[in-house]
Amino acid sequence: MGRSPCCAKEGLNRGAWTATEDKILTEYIKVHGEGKWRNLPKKAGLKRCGKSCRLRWLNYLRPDIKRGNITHDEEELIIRLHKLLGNRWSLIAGRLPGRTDNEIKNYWNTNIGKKISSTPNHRPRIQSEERPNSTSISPRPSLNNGPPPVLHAKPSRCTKVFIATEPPKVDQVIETRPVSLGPSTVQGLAMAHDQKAEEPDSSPAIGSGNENDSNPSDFMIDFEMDANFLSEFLNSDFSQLCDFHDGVEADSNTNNTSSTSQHSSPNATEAPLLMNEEETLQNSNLFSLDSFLDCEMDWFC
DNA sequence: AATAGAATCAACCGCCCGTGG
DNA sequence: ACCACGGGCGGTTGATTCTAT
Repeated sequence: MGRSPCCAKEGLNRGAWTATEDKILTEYIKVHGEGKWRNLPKKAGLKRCGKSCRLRWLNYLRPDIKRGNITHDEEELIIRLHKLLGNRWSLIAGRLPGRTDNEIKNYWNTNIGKKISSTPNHRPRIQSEERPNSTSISPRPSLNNGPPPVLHAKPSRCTKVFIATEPPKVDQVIETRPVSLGPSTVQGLAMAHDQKAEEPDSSPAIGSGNENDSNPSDFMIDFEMDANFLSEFLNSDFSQLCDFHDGVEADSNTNNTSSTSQHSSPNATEAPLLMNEEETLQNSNLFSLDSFLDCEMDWFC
């Protein structure tokens, strides 16, 4: 491949794993558990690089790996998550139980990527050198002007928030102290979102998908968001956001986030913004998360 | 049946980050 | 503050399989 090896590989096996190697690795991890990959090959008696062992285990030998083709639901979810996260395959894989980042990455490159690139409004893949070093949510150029920007959830703290309903003025730039982004922050942003949406005289709601929303400065957040936050956000706060969206402050006393009845809207016709993810998993129904992403991607953008 | 080209996917790569000394 | 190390990540490669001619 033209690259210098990352570590000494003299005498190490390369290429496809044999059944024997798989068995040795599996047995070793069963007994000793994961981790210490660098020492693992020596201890297990494998002539493999530690990284190779880790990859083989994570992508192929792990017992919870889901085999078989990507389902239609999974594909839709991948597309939506990719819109939201970009090429953060591990994060995307984290939302698809049993699927690995490598599998999703391959699937994207061989299937979805082609589908999308064959459509007129496709966005070219972001090359590594083009990727921003810090997280930012770029202002949406125009809702009619191609897909929304990708949110790169890499860095770790909020440094600046800028929300404006008019074209930007200097004094509308709100410099904030760095804050950790957590559930309350999400809720706060959601609150800002909803309040803004409810103001009759305000410009179109944040990410409302309004076709007239040509002002890219309407909602700009320049903050850094780490994977933990996103994971927290995607994992555990659906109920809060859901309650909040229903106009009911999430009851801090209700530790029963699994209580799905709390999330039902009083108005049966008003679907909650978010569904409880437990419901999603229990029902193996990915559409709940889909609906969440439908709403939240617009909101993010 | 043979061959070339396309498609697929496991494996490898370098880079980066978090952690502990 | 600095450094070394382990581990994780996304990008890329190449062997294998599939399909068209």
